[in-house]
Amino acid sequence: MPPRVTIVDVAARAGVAISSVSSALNNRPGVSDDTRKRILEAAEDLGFVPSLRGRSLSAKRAFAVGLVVHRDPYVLESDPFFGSFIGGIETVLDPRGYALILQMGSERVETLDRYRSLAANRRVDGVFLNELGVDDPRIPLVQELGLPAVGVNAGPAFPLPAVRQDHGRGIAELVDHFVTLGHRRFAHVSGPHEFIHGHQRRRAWGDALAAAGMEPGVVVEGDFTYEGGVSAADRVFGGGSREARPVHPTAVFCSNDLSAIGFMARASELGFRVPEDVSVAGYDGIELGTYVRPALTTIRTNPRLIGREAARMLLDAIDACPEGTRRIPDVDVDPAHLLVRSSTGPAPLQD
Amino acid sequence: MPPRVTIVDVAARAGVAISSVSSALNNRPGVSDDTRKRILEAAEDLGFVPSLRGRSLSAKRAFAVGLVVHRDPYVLESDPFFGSFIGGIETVLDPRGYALILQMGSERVETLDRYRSLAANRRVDGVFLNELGVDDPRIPLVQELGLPAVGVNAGPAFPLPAVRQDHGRGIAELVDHFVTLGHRRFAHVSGPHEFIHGHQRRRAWGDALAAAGMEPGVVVEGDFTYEGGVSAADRVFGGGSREARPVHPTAVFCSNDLSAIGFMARASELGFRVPEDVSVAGYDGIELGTYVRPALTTIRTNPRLIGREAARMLLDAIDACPEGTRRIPDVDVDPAHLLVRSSTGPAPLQD
DNA sequence: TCCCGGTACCGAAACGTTTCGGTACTTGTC
DNA sequence: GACAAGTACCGAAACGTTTCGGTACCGGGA
Repeated sequence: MPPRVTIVDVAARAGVAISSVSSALNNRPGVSDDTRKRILEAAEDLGFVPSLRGRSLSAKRAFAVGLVVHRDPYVLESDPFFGSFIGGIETVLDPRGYALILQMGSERVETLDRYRSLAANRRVDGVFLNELGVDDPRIPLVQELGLPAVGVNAGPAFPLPAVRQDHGRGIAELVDHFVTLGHRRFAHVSGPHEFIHGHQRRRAWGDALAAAGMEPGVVVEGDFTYEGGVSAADRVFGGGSREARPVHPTAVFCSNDLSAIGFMARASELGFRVPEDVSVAGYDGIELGTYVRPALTTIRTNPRLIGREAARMLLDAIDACPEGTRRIPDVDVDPAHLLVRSSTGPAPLQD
Repeated sequence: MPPRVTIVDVAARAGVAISSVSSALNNRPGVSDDTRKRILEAAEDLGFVPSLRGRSLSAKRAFAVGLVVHRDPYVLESDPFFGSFIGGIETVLDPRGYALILQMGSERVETLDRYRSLAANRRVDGVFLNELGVDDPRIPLVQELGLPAVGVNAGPAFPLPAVRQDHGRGIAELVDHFVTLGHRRFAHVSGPHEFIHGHQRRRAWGDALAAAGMEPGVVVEGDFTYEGGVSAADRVFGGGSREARPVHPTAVFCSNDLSAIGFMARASELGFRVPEDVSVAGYDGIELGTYVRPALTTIRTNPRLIGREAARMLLDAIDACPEGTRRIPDVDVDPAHLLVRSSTGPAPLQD
């Protein structure tokens, strides 16, 4: 553990004051080309890397941003969103010298405390607000704390900068796909109502059906899990086998892929063939959907892109923060589109 | 954004020097009970929270540790390990005032650079070495950098502190289970050979079979993915249907659950019923395995526990670091055990 | 009475940057 | 040739802690 080489060493080697070294390395004016070159050489020779700690203290910045997820193991484990989302975040953070601090909170309340302590000791300069709920308590919290934040897939009235990927378009495409295939009886397995994105997908589904002149069909509440999809299938089909239910929904939209896969599995067990008897579609576009049989028709989102834009916005918001609260414009990434695979097909001949 | 309350404010309010405040708040001697109480009150009144930045600079510590994962979206997305592993890490880090910095590197080389820059600007005090490969280049790197590190599921000759969960025990239980059910022809879908854990599971499988007096059977290399399990099934069954292969392995051990699930799916397509024609077992114990049909027999690991122990060790190693390189003893968490569900059953009557 | 050890407290340095005000020198203008 | 303006560079303060050496005071022993 050799003692770190500091700006003082560089200054000594170049024969200048440390303030000149700082100016030179940060491309500030007031240093002659000659001196600047000498300083850069000295820094290079010594392998100088500015100390993040020194910079942090002086700049009053942590050079880090925070992401808090629920501790529920199943979230990071099975939600495909986070892996790609974090990957997208990283592509922006790293080149700008920022790092991502990941925290987990088991309970909703504990999650709030995480944000609070992150802000209290100034460990981060800003945070992501993910998996927003309706009336999410984190919103007033970050406002009160004066902590820069961006919302991910926030609702329309969200009072902070946000990045969104439109649900409506892909869902309208799905409804169109279903109707074209002759489907007339629909069902939706929603996400939990307390989450904005579950809420929005459900509404977009209802709107698109209405726009197509269709009956709204049945809606059962799921929870974004495989198991939720399984029990949703039981509810949609009334727990009966295919023979017992000659008239049933023939086109089902599940609010995410995982629940759609669970739904398909249970439907098969009940004797409903997919897609011959019932068409099933999901939402997300996770890898697993390409492997199950039949391969899952879905609406493919782009979490990586969302992460990238969210990170870009957050860093902008942080930069803008001191000089007045300049408002960062919201970003809408390319909407999610329908991806037709094998789990959807023509409506069966019944009625 | 009210100006932060600092130790100076507390000192002023309590009418003492800042050094006394520091001593009082850190439970150091040299402060009378009377004064200490006054200081604590002042700190409380003002809502003082010590600045992490100031402490970092003074203590020459970042109060953060790093975890680098491959950017391959499928890793965080589908590998159940990380979610729980990180959860376990958090339970230790948080109470000790540490935070986790998560980085992603797409390539092996880039991953190395991440470690290097993490160390260069001293963003972290230590790192986890996960998904170790044979002759992993990160080992000499952290040694050269003098960066405290702990290995996760490292090999036996690993030169740094490590936490391990034994593979042998559960795999021996699985072999025993298979043999008791009358199986005599075996196959193994391995992980990539360049990863230590893939390597170890394969060897433990071979050893356990030998110990039971069985033929080693066929081994095909997989890649820990669902798709890898699918193509492994093709290779194990020679791509033929059940009728075309009257003699085939009847008991298959896949090196992780995801590939086992892929294997089962493809086996079904080829006409092999699970478990009537072929028994299949995985490794990990992911949630998905409880939902597929038949539910997957597996060997359940405990990533959360591994994360917890790894974090504990890393913090210990960091604390021990300055005062000589005191060696932290390795930790073996409770071994992984067999969890029998429905994908394994009696050997079919053939021969 | 003198000294000695111990305790409570203080002041200042140190950590490694950035930034700001100031000084010396150069150049241009009348 | 004096003065203003501009440039290159320097020194010191500031960021918020911890730590270390020092001072003042108090009690006890000779």
